[in-house]
Amino acid sequence: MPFAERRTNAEVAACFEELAVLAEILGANVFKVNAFRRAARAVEGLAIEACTMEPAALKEIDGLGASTAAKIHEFSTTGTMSELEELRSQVPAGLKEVLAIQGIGPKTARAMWTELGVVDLATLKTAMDAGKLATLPRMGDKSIAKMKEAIAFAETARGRIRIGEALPLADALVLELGKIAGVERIAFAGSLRRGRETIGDLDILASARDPKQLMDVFCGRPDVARVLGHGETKSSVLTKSGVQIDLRVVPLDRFGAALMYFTGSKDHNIRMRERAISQGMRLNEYGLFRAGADGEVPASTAPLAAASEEDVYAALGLDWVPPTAREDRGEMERFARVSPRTRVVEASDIRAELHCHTRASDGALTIEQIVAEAERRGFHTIAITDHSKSQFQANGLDEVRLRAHIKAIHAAREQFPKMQIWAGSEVDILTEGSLDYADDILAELDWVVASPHAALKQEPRIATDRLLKAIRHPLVHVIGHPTGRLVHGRPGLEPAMAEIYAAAREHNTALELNSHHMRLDLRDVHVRAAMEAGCMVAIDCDVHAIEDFDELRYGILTAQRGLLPVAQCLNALDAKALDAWRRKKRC
DNA sequence: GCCGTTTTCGGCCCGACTGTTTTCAGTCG
Repeated sequence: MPFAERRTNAEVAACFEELAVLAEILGANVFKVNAFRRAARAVEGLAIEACTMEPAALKEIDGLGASTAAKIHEFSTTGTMSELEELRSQVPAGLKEVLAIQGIGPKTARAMWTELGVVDLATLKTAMDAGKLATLPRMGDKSIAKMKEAIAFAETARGRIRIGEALPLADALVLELGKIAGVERIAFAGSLRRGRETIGDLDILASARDPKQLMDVFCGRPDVARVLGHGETKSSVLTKSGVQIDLRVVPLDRFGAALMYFTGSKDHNIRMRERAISQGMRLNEYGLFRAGADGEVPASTAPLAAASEEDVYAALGLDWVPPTAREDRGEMERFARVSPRTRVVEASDIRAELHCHTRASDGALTIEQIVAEAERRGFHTIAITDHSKSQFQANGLDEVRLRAHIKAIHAAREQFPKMQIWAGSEVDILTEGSLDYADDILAELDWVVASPHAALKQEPRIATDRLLKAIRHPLVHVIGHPTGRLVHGRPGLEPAMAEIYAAAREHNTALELNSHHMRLDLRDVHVRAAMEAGCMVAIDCDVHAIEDFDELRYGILTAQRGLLPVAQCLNALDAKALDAWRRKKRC
């Protein structure tokens, strides 16, 4: 299969997403469009590379059928999908950016294209300026004015922001608004609550005795640049830093149902509503209701459950599903009362930091400062892993300095008798897979993290072989940030991940989930797949400064999105078990 | 296009809001 090696699940998902958009513009059946979108998400969350699977196996996956399986097979063998090529030839490429404008849906985009010759944003503006838009049905002055605003917004908007920026913002806002008199409950929802690595806008949900006052304060905050909407139960603002924030107010006794609804994901909500229907109930943002004989809920019916999420899930026969798992990736089965489940890792389980840098290379802290902070946080183990010699820009250590550093690290043990302190290295995986130190000096180290830093645009096959060589190296404990990607920064390596998991499992080499919000590498779908493959995962903060320990929350959210059981998290082992794992690895 | 303890054909989640209209289409989350 000549193309299979270089076709990732992300690429296949992008094809289905594009198929959905193009089919939508061409006026295809909405259920067909949704089926393409669902196929995109099914592939995205897959444990192994879809392009390495046979059509018969693909068909068995929830969300894929005979048609989509055949398309994936075609893509893996020819590098394209004929139906996609066909639709691309029918629809102007620029229409996709028109459809992306808030308020313009498929019907409007299609009418603009066929009636007015609009093919992209530029021709849309021309048609607008020429006053042609008003000739379309249901297109009045207000609609056109709104559209102009939306285009202006799209041209200045920042797009999605990283979770490391969104979460502190949301925390501060919830704290601030929660202090307003009469606010009974307040929380953030949306994709931020689900722990996604990037966030489109912030959703805040509140209950208040005086909703109007809360809304007035919210819309009048000093960092608000523009109020997009201001009502009794819903307001939206755009901050000066370009982030959209929505605030909704609901009755306190319906808070749980509303929180569930506004947390999503959309697909999770759909699954839950289908489940409700199949059990003779109906679910919406106001609660779970008993349906009448006709399947409808009579007006003024009291909800069966609404106050808390736990109540709603329980009434549907489910355990509470953590927000990080609400992506319609089999969570309904996993959290069904009938099946036992393995507990997913939490922040309080983490008792070791296995990747950090001191002043010896590019960190800001001394050995003692790092160990003291780890001890203060209740950790039992810390591995000091400064850079190796090739990282000269990061002041990487040559063999002479490393040997001195090992002595200094071991000397620190006297000061911290309760801590397990390991002398380690974050050793570079060189471009062809060998390591930046010879085996004799690696053997002197207690702990070896091997990471790719350079040549991150390698061909997938070369990158795969590079990482496999490091995974098989008997002195390596962990592969650090395996792909080297940066969120919204660079794509990094795109190795055949299925081979990586299999080798990591076979050689008992752990894969790192680097918690830094700029990295999150492994990413959520990788964690899920690594978990299913039986790999051990190390959740590390790549500490360079004290505050980096706090990046752990992003690593934990990502691990939870990957449903990583506590038993497969290296940092959750107790001190003895972790040391035993470390030693066994070298046997 | 997917799917099935009511179905292999005929369904497919739900409500709010808006602007355009006099009853609702389109869009969004």
